[in-house]
Amino acid sequence: MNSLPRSFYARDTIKVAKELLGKQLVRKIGKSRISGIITETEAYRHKDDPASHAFRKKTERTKAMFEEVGRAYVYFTYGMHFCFNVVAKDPKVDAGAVLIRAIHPEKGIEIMKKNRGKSDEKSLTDGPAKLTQALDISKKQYGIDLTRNLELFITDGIEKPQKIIASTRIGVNTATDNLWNFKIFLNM
DNA sequence: CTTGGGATGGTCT
DNA sequence: GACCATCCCAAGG
Repeated sequence: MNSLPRSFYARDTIKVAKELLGKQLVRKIGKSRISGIITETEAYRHKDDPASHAFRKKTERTKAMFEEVGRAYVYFTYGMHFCFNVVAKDPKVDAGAVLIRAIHPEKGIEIMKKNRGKSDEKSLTDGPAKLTQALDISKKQYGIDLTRNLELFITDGIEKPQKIIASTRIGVNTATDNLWNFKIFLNM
């Protein structure tokens, strides 16, 4: 299983957000491996998107959104949580990223439970801050390259999902006409 | 099952 | 000095 190529991320952020659904997110920690299928994403763009961290200007915190696609943008929020994004944007645009909001756990479930301090499998990775906790993602992963099969990367997962649900983005109160939250339901 | 409040700190105004 | 792309638990139906 090889990582998705850089070119996958060098397209419109919304298109990438949709196509990331059903892909596999892999986290390697030492000899162990954690993985899951991406089930919910959100697109955040640039000047046309007031809800985006990149809307105002490039800062120390948000600089990753303006830099190379296919890398991680991790930020800290609500005083206790990290959120994991993948930088993705059309080459014509200056900034953009896809927030990974939820995954369906596959491998390494015991490690995730340990990292979370919880044993309820249903709620291991069904929120943006939960999945970073389960996969042990923090500021240390800021800017790392997701196309190189190293500690964190994304590969092909399941077949292309049939039905994608588009909604308004969670916790965002501007640009509510933009249905840029995307999710799938795995039939299992 | 749903609801409400508390925890907690980096970042920008 | 307020804002947040949040989560968790306890309490109430």
